[in-house]
Amino acid sequence: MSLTPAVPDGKRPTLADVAARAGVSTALVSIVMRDAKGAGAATRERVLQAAREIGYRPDARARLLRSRRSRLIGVQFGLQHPFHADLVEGVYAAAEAAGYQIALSAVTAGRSEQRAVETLLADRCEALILLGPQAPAARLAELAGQLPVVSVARRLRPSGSGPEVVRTADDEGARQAVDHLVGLGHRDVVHVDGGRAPGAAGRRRGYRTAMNRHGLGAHLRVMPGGPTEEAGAAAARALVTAGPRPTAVLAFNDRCASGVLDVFLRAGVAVPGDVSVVGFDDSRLARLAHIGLTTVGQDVARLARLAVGRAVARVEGGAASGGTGAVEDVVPPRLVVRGTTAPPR
Amino acid sequence: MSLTPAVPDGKRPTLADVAARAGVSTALVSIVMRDAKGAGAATRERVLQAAREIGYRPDARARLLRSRRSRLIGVQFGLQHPFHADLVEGVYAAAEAAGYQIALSAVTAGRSEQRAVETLLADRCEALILLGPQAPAARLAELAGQLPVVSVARRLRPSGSGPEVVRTADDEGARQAVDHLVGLGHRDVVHVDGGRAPGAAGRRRGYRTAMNRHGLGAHLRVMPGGPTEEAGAAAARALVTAGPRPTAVLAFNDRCASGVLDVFLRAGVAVPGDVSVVGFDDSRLARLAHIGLTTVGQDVARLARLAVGRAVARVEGGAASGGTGAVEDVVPPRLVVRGTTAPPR
DNA sequence: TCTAGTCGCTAGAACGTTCCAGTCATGCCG
DNA sequence: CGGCATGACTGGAACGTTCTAGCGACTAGA
Repeated sequence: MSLTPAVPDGKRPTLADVAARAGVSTALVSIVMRDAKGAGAATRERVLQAAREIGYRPDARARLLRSRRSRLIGVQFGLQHPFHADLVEGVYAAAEAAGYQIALSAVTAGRSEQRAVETLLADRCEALILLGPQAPAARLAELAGQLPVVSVARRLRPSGSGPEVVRTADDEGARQAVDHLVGLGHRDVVHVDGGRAPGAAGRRRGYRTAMNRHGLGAHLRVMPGGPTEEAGAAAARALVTAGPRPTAVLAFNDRCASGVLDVFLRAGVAVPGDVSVVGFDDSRLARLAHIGLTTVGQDVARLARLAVGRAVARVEGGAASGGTGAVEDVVPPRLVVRGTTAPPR
Repeated sequence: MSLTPAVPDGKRPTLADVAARAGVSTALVSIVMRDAKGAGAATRERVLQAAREIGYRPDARARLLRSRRSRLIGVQFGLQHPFHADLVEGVYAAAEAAGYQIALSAVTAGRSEQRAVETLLADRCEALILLGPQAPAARLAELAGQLPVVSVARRLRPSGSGPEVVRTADDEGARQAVDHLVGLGHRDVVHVDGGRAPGAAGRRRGYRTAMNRHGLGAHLRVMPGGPTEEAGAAAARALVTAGPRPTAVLAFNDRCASGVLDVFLRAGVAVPGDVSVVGFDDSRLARLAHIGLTTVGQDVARLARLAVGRAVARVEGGAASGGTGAVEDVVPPRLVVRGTTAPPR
């Protein structure tokens, strides 16, 4: 009673092995394994039994090679970015529901986007989903000429031939945050921005227009930041040591907000007593009970579903659907009020 | 001058297309693409030129199907675990150096380890590297019977047939931390443990033996914790509200320590003034300038290198090398002293 | 001049699967 | 009983590579 595959030599069992054992043709085994119609109930059971006995496992490569469709979607993501992790999780779920497989390719310090995409292409993906891609727009457009490409969280100039885009309405999110703060009575609201990070421009714009709309143009103040804790901490240090302290801070994202929070706490600046802080993303970080960050939530599940949906539609609709309708899905954000915001002193 | 592939129908170009264009056989094109010897310099250039012109890109699936070797290592990792992200980064680098490819398969809330492993097996990986696997030892042993398996950061009873193990000396790390704290003059050192998380048992043991060795058995105190910020925060709250406050806390890992830090800061407990805090992992979190956590560093790059090395050795050495030598690599940790530890008041 | 070795290249058979076109019963309708 | 769907099943050709022979033409040593 061994659990190791019962095939003479060390090779892994194939369709032919199962077929031989069940006394049928390989074609029929293939039918059974794919759960396709064309096999009788009794034979089906017999084949499955044989497959189980010798520990047969279909070879994904061979399957993909033969069938025209690969039903494979390549996903490029930043390994160190928690927000991407959330997105990938959603993409897995959405793809599974649509009957597609996912091939992951990570971008790290030592592995460029270029390389990540190349491996995905070599794997015969039918479509690519790029999470927060940093590559030049021209490169992305070229890629989109070869296969359906969906850019998530990176805004691109809409064009008929370029990648499709799925993103959160960053400006709208920043507006909601500002409205919330102003509604609480704040006037000195500072924005620690995200620099060149995807989405940063939109959030900056949203902050500006919202402040102006409230007649607070004179209080406009954008501090250079970034998408990391360090960036937030640096900005907060500048606020603590120099310059007049605002009554509220809108950070580029949750990690940035976390850096701000930490420096404030260390400097004895009470949150939300002395200063209110708002983040962006509603990442796991923000939800942690002991942080309880007020933040602008992105609907990650929906972004993922839309991205997969667009990719699948393009793949199944062929090139024809490339030109139809909007090439951009914009998902509305939702302010999540937690414990880091309150009326000013 | 179009950038789209110059093949009549919409199909992606193959070896045959390149061969036709260059006026040679497909076998020769294969040789050239693989950079193998057996082709003249002039022809080589001509073939490459042709390939470039029609935008040829080798098909990884077909290649893998045909060649006996796949040179593919499957990696299972926890999508939400930053420490795994660091490891994966190292694994990518090590694998590349060894001439192997990596196939990633993530474990998430909605995607079990079982499923992750299944897709890797279907992809014909030659070996599996599992990061902090939670599956029962029996299941891992069964898997190891089918192909080389390396478990990283999860300790397993050494056996000739089970998975190989690469891990940090968790007990030794805890010991270093305790030595450091005791050396500073601390006696009331509490350990917030990791519960059932991989490595937790070793760190608990190291803490206990180190305390005893220093004659501080009476001060032994292990609080139930876990690998997340919430767990650390919960333990810290208990320390702040009830019971005598220790002068130092050794947390299971950096995330846990971060939760402890946050609660302490909020409660007005100065770190390291009132209490010293030590983490574990030396993750990006600990290195952040504004946190500056004293922590026990795991040599991630080395763990990754060893894991890949073991996998490759088993693959290339065949089953023969399965029985030889140790089946466990234990990497020594290194205490990284930063700003969260100081002599007690 | 004969061998033997190297070099550049090609034909054709794998690899493990799916797809297509059938074959052979069987059942049903008129 | 003829005709003709319908369903179960099979043979064999793909899919895009790599691998094993082996071929012809040189070179070089004896």
